[in-house]
Amino acid sequence: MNKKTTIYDIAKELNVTVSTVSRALSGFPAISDATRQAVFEAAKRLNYSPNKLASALKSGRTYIIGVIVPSVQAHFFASIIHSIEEGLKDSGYRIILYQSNESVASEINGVKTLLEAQVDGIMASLSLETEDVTHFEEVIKQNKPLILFDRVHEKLKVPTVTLDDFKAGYMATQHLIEQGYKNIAYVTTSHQIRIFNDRLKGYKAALADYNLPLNEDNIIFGGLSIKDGRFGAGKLIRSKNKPDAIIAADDFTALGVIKKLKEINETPPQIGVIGFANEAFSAYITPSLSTIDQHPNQMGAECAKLFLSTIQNKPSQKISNIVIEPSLVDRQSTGITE
Amino acid sequence: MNKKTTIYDIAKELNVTVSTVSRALSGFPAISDATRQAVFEAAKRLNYSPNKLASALKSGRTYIIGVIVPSVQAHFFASIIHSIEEGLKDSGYRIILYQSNESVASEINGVKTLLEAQVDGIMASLSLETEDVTHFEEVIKQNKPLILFDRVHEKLKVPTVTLDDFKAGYMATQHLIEQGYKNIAYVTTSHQIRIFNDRLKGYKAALADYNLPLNEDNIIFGGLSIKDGRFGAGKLIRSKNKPDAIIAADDFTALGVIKKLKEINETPPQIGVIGFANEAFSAYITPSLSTIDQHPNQMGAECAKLFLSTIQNKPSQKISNIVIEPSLVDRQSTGITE
DNA sequence: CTGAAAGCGCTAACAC
DNA sequence: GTGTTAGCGCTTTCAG
Repeated sequence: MNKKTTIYDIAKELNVTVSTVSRALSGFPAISDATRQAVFEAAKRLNYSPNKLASALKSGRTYIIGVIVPSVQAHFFASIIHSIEEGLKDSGYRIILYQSNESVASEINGVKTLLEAQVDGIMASLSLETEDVTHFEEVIKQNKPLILFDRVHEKLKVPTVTLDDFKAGYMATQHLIEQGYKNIAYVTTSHQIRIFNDRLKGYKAALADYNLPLNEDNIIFGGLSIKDGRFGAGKLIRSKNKPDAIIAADDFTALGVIKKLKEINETPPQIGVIGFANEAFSAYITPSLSTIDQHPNQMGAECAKLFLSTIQNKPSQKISNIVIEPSLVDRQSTGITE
Repeated sequence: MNKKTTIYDIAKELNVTVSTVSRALSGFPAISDATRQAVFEAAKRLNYSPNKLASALKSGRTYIIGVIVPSVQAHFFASIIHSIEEGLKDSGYRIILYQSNESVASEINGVKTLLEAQVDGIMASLSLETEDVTHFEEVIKQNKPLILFDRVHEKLKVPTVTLDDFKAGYMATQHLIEQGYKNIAYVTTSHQIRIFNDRLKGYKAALADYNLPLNEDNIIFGGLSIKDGRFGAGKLIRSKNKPDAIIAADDFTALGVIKKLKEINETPPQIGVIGFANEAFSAYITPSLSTIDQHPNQMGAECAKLFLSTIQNKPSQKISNIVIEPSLVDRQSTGITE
């Protein structure tokens, strides 16, 4: 088992010092071309591979940034991750992923782990459970960039990238209204996450603007999942004031709603259904699901841009809060049949 | 900006030496309880956070393992990742993700990056493009565990976790035959990836076993995607020997096939369709897609187990090649209508 | 343009 | 049970 070759080996080989090798390798300008050539040639010949750990320990920069998401299994987050990577590619920064699985405990552990790994910054989208965010304060204290996306928290005064969720909720509701639905219900999470509250506010605002009554019994607070969607829909259709359309706070929940409605032969768009996120399956189910696109690729790209600009401009300028415009994806589940 | 506290600060605080602190912190047995208590208390008070980099540099172990997958956007890989994490959780190992995006160049870069980051091992599933695998040899040369899963390569003599893909292909074909289909076509990738070849072999074997003719024109080699599925199906239905069932090498491709068939009003199961992977959407499309479940959770769990046992038992014992049993998920797309 | 040398924060012999 | 000390591999002053 051959010891790994280090810059010392290269130095010895060429009868120069490590500093020269280090400089040559890292593109330091004041190095003769001859030396540089020789160093690169020797590095290659000796099969040298830099130890980034040592470099990071000394320089204080790992060029790794930690990304915390609830789960990569949601297409929405998978897409964001993908475009964060894409946006970081040319900068030399890499990401290391941490999944909170919607648990605060796990999220706290994630922050700790990433910090111990000396990441140069953290991007996070909060778990559903997260209410207290003090565990993120250590990141700020260590003077490392922290960027929140999608699921953010007002207590944390950091750069954010979010959807205009109020507008998203308004848009979904407005679309249903314009399609002729009059008694629109809403299935959402009971967790106090801002984006979901904002969507709900948008819903209420749209009802008000169109002079439609708001019936609090029409709002079901539970979880977000296929199962919860079925459950919520079941509850709604049994109510005395049965709705003619249902908004679900995400596409998984909307899918559950649809499944339930099909079972009772009120297949959408007979009862209208709309979701949020434009998940991978949403276009392919039957009826295809109308939804609000949250533009994850744009979000990821903005996160990357935000990080790079934060890392460069030391002078703590104003904190940017980037807001992405939602857009409506109109499909069968809200297409009034006539 | 307060300098980060190190074990030196704790040592000074308590008038002991760093070695004592280091030992106390890492649970070294021969330390008095009093000292240990004091150290932990001081660590907490001073808001100490260990620098894993320094520790790793010294000890040679980062407790990070690199995972290379084609893309997290496929539910199949997302699930594997999830259960690798799950299986590693109690061991202290963390993973860092690298996506090859089905490109060899990117995969080569991934290996390099991970190695430079001094990961303690690598788990990988090859990109579709990968034919030459010499870039992985460096991992072996560095004496670090390399585990291949799902998309493996015979040139690499390393532990693997795979599906019994021959059986999977056989199973899919057999199912169609038993459902009464007689002229079964196959849409797959032109890339030379073993698992796809094995599935195809299983297909051929099943045809032979049931005395059904093999028509080479019925095998379409192209890409794997919704688009490729449409294309493949289009080609098949225009052929003189139009098939009554189509096997697609993955669920995305199968989805494309279904879309095409619906357009020409030969909605499955009129023409039977089956895929592989049991993707997130497969149960929810219409008709729901029959598929072969590749048990990603089991695969991920086995990868984790394999890694842990490799890391422990230094004596290079026999290389394990774990094979997972596929299972049939029977849904509407193959349910003969009668 | 290149060399010498001091660490980054932690671990692990080796002493006592 | 605790202290001393020599690095891990690299970067980065400060000299020359």
